[in-house]
Amino acid sequence: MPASAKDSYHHGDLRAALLTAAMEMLEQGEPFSLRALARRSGVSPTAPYRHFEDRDALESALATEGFRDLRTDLTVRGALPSSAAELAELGVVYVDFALRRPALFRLMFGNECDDSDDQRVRAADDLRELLAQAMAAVFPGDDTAALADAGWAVAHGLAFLHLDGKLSANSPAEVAARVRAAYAAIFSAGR
Amino acid sequence: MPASAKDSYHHGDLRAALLTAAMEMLEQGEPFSLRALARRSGVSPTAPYRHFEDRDALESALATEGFRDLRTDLTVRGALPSSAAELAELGVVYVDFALRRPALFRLMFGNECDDSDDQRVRAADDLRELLAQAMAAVFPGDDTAALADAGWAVAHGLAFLHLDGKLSANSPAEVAARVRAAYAAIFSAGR
DNA sequence: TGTACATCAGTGAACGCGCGTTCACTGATGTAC
DNA sequence: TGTACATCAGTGAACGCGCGTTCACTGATGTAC
Repeated sequence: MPASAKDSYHHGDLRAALLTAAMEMLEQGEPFSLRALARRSGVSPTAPYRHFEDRDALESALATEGFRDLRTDLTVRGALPSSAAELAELGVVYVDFALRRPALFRLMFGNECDDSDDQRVRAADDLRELLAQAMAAVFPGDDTAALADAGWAVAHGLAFLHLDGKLSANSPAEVAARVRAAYAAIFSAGR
Repeated sequence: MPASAKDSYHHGDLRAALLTAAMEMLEQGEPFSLRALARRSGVSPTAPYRHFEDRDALESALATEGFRDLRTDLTVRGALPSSAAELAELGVVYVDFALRRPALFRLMFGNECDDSDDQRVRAADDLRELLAQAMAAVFPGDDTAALADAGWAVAHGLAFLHLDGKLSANSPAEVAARVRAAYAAIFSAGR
């Protein structure tokens, strides 16, 4: 059986179709459930069980995909940052991702972590390492681990504070400006 | 009717009893629902409706109480911080609160913000202002708003990263140390 | 090339669940005369 | 002080909901001979 869909038998590639549809649901802010997903995919409520052991497995697949996407966004500029300003841009990208795809972002982070899911844990660790490298590139010699935690936390915190309405903004640009200002303020505090 | 409970008629002060029981449920990590709460309070499933319009109203009351408690924790030391190190301690308290009372913290922040709830919004704003004052006290003259955002985001981000298992720690002391290190790293980056 | 069989993706009915909320009620308490 | 009435906190049965998951099944496709 070819992995490509189209004229293959039965549905074709239901697994991929389910993931795509699930992503769409998340991005459109629709409440996510296996049944709703099956409905949307034009398939019986139990069909997904041919491809995912249970709801959790599907969620993990989605989260993993999300981590991959986020990593892609963060690395699309290419090289590691070489200045505090470039570092701040990583934060901007991070927060932008969270606000563009809030349900996915919540699924990636907001869920109690299922540590038994290798793939997912690895994806998250990858992300952390990427941030640590970026920090090390800009501030060599400093306490890189602590800096990485802090830099990540700033972006993560700003993301959730916006998502949860504790910080409000009228446009993505406004958010980006706030993120830049936050990093700038931190890196120049008290000078 | 006296507001105190005990020998007063009917239940006495079911409203307060419900709030207390609900807090206990949150703190014990039990799944929260109106029905479970009624069960736990030894009262019929519909009794809570005498005191709260609906589930949302109850949640708002809990969140408001949570914001008040958090504020108390943050201000128990008394005066505004006078150094970066003291500022970091506010972060420690914030993260500690989140980890000690995770369900409550999530309820306060993780829920889509119901902006129509005056009390709750006011409580959150109070918190933000408190943090801004603390920042202004330590770094007068700097971009206080941006600093406050950043300082809040660091604590908030670290709190959620720990809650969601993206940063792991074996003890509250370890968490506190990480929080202090993060603030220290930030305020001395590149010097 | 044709046939018998194995595989396996998808079906559809059914399960038990706990939930939020409504409704008409009851019975204890407070209050006016 | 006693009685009639109003108030209102709490009851208990019932509603409809969507959910995750199970089960035995069917029917299309692939494969061995």
